[in-house]
Amino acid sequence: MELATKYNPSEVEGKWYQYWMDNKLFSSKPDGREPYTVVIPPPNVTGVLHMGHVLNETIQDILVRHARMEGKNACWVPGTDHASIATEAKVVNRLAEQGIKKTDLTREEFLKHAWAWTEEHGGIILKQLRTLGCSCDWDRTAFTMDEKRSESVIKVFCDLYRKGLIYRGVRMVNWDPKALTALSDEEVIYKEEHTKLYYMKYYVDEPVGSTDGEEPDALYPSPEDPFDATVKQQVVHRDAEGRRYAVVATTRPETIMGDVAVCINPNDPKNTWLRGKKVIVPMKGRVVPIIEDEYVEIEFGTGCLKVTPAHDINDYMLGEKYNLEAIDIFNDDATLSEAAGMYVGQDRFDVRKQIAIDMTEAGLMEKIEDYDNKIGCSERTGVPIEPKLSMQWFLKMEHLAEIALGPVMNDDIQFYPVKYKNTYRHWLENIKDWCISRQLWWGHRIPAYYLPTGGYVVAETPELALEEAKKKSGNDTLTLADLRQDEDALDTWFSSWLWPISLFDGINNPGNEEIKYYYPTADLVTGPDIIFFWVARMIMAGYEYEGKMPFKNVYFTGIVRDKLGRKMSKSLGNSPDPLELIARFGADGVRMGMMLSAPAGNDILFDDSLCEQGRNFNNKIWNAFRLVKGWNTADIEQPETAKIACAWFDALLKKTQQEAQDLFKKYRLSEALMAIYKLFWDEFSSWYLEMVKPAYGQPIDKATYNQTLHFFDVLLKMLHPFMPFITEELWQALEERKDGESIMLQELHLPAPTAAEETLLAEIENMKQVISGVRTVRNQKNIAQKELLALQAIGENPLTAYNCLIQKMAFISEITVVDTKDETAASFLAGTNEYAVPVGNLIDVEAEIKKAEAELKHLEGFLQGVLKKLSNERFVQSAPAQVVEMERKKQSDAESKIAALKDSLKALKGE
RNA sequence: GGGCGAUUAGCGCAGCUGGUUCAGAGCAUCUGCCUUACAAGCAGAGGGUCGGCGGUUCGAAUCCGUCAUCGCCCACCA
Repeated sequence: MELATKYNPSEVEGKWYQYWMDNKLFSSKPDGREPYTVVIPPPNVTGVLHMGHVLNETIQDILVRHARMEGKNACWVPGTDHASIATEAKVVNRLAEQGIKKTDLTREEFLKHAWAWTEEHGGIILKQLRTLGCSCDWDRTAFTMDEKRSESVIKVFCDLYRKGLIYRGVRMVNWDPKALTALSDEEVIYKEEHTKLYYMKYYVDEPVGSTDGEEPDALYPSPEDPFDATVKQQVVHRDAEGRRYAVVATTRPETIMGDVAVCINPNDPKNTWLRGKKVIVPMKGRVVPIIEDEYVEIEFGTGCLKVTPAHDINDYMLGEKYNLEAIDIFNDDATLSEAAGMYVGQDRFDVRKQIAIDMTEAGLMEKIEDYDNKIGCSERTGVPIEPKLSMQWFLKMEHLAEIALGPVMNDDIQFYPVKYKNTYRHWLENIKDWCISRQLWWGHRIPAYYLPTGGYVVAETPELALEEAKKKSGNDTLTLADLRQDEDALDTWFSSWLWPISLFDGINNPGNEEIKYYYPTADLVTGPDIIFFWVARMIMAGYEYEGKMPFKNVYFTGIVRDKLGRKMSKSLGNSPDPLELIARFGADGVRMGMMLSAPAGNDILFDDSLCEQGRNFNNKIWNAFRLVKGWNTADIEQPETAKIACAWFDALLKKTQQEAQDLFKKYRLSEALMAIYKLFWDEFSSWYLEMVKPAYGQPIDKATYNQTLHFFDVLLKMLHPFMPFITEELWQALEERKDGESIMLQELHLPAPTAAEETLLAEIENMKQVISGVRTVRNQKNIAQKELLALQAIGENPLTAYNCLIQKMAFISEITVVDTKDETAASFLAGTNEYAVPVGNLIDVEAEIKKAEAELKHLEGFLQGVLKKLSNERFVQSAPAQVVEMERKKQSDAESKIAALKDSLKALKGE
């Protein structure tokens, strides 16, 4: 068989994926084996694969393939999320491009467009996952809005409603004026922005020249004076005509039309003169009371806060407390409404600019200063949130938080890395009710039905709702047409939180065979950014509906950044297209590139060169395979060198496999991969294969050949979870395979190395030092690799048993034990023993002396440190015996090395 | 404003409950090699006062305090 010197992934990847599919190797059915279940974090149905997915899905695939090869019944369930607000926004945009406004459509018409869009773009991402090699059970592909999942969502809504956990009410919610919907607190992200702080004059409603309430030491700042909020005495503002006014600082002057009070802190000496007075809202002319509450920050602005209960959550609370009217001056799209009475129909930000100008002209603006502010914005549309009073549906969280906290805190559910336990606890302990209604059409419609006479019922179907309605109203003549279903849809996460249950139909069909078998799932792999949105809520739903955790372990990945540490984003253009990377480096190369630096929870700085390393490794494996398959066997005796090499590598495989398994258990996948990488590249390719390699053109003995094939087989299995394609390709080519056989189903269990094998491993490490020592000498003396050299062991040679290997690997003619080395020999230490290579006139005695002296100095310093420790009685007394013993060993090792060096120096100096 | 985490070689990281010659591997760098598996390679080599300061200890990269820088999360200073 002739094989190219370079591995070509594109030729094999598609072939093997198809093979796996054709043979249904990813499919899982409940059976007697231990289940290993993973549910995919469902990507947005209309999304496309980005680097974050590549990281996330690669990790899942590695875990799933690894579990499968451990003999578990691995089941990885794929699916997509309807992503209510994101998808609806995309559909609205697309319609807008066609000149269609959402408001011109009926709900049904709009949904038709949305489904069309979903079918057109839906599932692209799932196809892309196949390119990456993901071993999902595709027959189980689900969608958060498919029939079963929808039914589950509605059922759960009704159930929670009946349990009294869901309620409807008017509350201040986060309003997205672009998407025209309420959002949950979690969907608001705060952005730092440079804004202005406007200081506005609120004249006191009193006769000109009043002095009521003023104290003798009151300050009268002129408009030019700086405002000092820390002043501890009364500050009275008065204009040229003698009229007094309060100064109110705000970042949102456009909301003054909704002002219903001005609030001061009762402990603020600056503003005591305002007590009990009324002030006039500038421009608007409305007279509003001064109220007092300690909520107001004395040192912020002027200590006067305008109160607009309809447009600020805190003002809303003040409004509740002091029974103030809430005047909503905005339309849903954040233009000013009739209620504002001014600037009607204009956008909030235009009004902000305009009103500042108008007030300045009217002399009502005291000053404007720059101010850095944090603005709450919609996670989806990016526009600033408008706090808004509206009727919404809420889920009470107290009970759910309670059942979800314990299992994580006591590690029934393990977080990797553990630091997220804190984050989790903090959120649950300060949780607020979840606003679950969205003013959207794309999603699960809330199953609440309003009666013509007022009131509503909640039920799974319209028919059941009708029955309920009849009962509730006592009116038997009601028909379906009399009921009006709530217009709102549910928050997307209200369906995703059921995902681990609903995928196995555990809500609709409790206790069915699948849910009993696959639930709880094993591992969840996701980003920490959705710990509240999704992870926490799945845990709540898991305990509420299954009485059990939804997953045993949560692996939080980091964020994929570019090599400069910036988040990958479309606008920066720094996000590589995964498919293009796969085309360039192969899926295995990309997977490896991703994994090489992806410890749990740490952000990874991604660079193409990582994939290059992955690709190079593929090539290395490929070429090792070419070498081995190129050998011809013959009925010859196994050389001693090969015997040792085989025994050694066998032991090394066991040891490394054990290490890798341990790392897997700790979810340290990149370290496991690195261990196997070094095993293959350094130990297998650079050492083992060179040890057993027959001379050019010569055949290899059968025992060694078969052993080598066996090693290769084991190595491929160890690598398979990380690099599924090349390992399948080579495993299939390693020997004849039956149709339908696959490496992905092979189990790999190796025993731990025995004590004798451990010794062998240590001795071979020493032997390698000798070989490297000789090579270094060659390098330094410029001696060709293939020029035969002699080797002298000084005093003794503890590695006699491996002489044959040293000779082969280091190109040594003979190894002799001598008392003193040649004068013209270059020496080195291996372990505690000295070796020397006679190099004739190539020796630079001066340099050798220098080198030896430097080493001697270092060793003597080291020995001194050890001796100091050992002569310290407190150390000898208090340190564990083992540690003291170790120090003694260090001492004797150092002493023997020093002795060897001194001898060698003597020889060099001709003494 | 509160909390959490980080800071170790040029880069991205490992170093678990202090003690294995502990200061590590990978990539990059440098030197020499197109040696018939692989130049996407082979053989060697160099490189760090473990962020600063102070403390605990026989002993500190590791524990404690503090400062500095960075990151993340939470929070009702408009």
